[in-house]
Amino acid sequence: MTVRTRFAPSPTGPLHIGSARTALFNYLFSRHHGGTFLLRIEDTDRARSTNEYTRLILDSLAWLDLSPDEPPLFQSARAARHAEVARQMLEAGHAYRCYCTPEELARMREEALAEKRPARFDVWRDRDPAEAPPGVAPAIRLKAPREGETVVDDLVQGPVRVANAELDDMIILRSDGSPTYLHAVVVDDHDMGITHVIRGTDHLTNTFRQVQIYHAMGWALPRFAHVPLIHGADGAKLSKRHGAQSVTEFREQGYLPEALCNYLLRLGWGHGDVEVVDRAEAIRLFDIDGVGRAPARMDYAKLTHLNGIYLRQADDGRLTEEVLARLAGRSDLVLDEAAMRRIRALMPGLKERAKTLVDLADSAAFLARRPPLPLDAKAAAQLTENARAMLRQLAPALAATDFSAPALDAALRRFAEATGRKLGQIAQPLRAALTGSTVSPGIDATLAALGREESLARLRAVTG
RNA sequence: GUCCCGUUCGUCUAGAGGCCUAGGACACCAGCCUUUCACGUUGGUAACACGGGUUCGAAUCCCGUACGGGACGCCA
Repeated sequence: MTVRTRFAPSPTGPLHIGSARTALFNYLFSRHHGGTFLLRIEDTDRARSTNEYTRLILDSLAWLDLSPDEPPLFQSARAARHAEVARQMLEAGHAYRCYCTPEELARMREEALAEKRPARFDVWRDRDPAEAPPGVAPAIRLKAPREGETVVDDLVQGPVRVANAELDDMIILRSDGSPTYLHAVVVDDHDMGITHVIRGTDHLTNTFRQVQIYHAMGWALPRFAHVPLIHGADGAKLSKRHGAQSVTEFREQGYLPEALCNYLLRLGWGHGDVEVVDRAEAIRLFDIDGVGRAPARMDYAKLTHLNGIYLRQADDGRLTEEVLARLAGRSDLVLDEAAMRRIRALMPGLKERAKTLVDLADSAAFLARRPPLPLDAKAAAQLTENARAMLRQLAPALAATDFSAPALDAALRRFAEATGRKLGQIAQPLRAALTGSTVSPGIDATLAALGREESLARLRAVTG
């Protein structure tokens, strides 16, 4: 059997980080088994679904390199098919028309709650349709079995069973003829030939009733795998106050897609001691049996650490592009040819020190400034009268080199020895003058990246 | 409230009855490296929720309790 999985977001918001992980698991599972990964946009809630969100979700998936193997299927386009299946169930006696009004249902729900019993809503189950009130359009309800139990043999949670007496007759077709989500999902998964339904545990209890639809239609069940949800640091459902929660936000905050995927993979999935797993390795190692059963908490610090690892491995040209894009809007910088060249030249040293693209862009900004540079407090403290005098003396020694990093390093060491100073006593004031701060890549590499003209200009700006 | 599920260092996890004096990673602390900051490196603090069983032996199996999460919509 060829594995077919699907990711099925509803376009009512940006792609949530938990959904992204569900997409990743579906993707990895299908790839691991040589199968197909599909996308279905669940836009049956016409009021809340928008094309903008659909596009945003597609963008986020592409950014994460989790694009589906086929164009997405829009659930809204299949309403006729959903209604057809509901009609078949009606004819076969597996469903019935319900003439209850929303008000009546709300009252029944309250009464059931007050009496501490599950709500039923099955007043029309065996009632003669001839008694139907005039002018009321009926909804169609599943005629669920009352005896026995329904079992979901879940790939993650194991066999999960519930007594059928606990389950109500859910609505499969609304009174306006549109399908409910629970019903549409079953019909679509069946028609799409989905073999493995991998989704969040918030759908686990719904699965019982969906299984009853499969049974009613005589369809083969797919395998289900319900993966735990992602929580915030306090164990509660991930929400705004925990920090970033949509893929879009993580992207803005300077995380690399490969780092985010690696982090998400390790959240709720383990394989021995592996921590840093690239895509190819993930496809090779991933399987459902490695997925844990307990919800996991989002750990932004660990994500940031992982991001630093991927940042250091990333291509310098790519990172330069990212940095330029982030610096583009800043009015205090001059992003001319020379500045871009400097950023590209110093990238190996810059990326070594950054954890996110935001850090990286910040640390590169000094390369795109014009002297005189603004000095931060620590840098200003470095540039004492003595230090400025020392820099005035140092400038010719630097100017005499070819401005390659090794030559500059050698010149600095000679100068240190000749003037009886430690290297740090020279490097720090020099760094302050060159960068406006006390933190930067190696001073030789920084000088080389700035180039002879710019470096000497920056020195003149502080030595007068 | 009812039903379903879960519980190993602060966090993510390894662990399939003896290999566990419970391993790795992040975070944290200390040392080393050093031209600043990072990186790297060495070491350290730190966990089997609790109570009963089963067994020669349990983090691993069973039952309770506590705590946590999810579901109970003509939302998805």
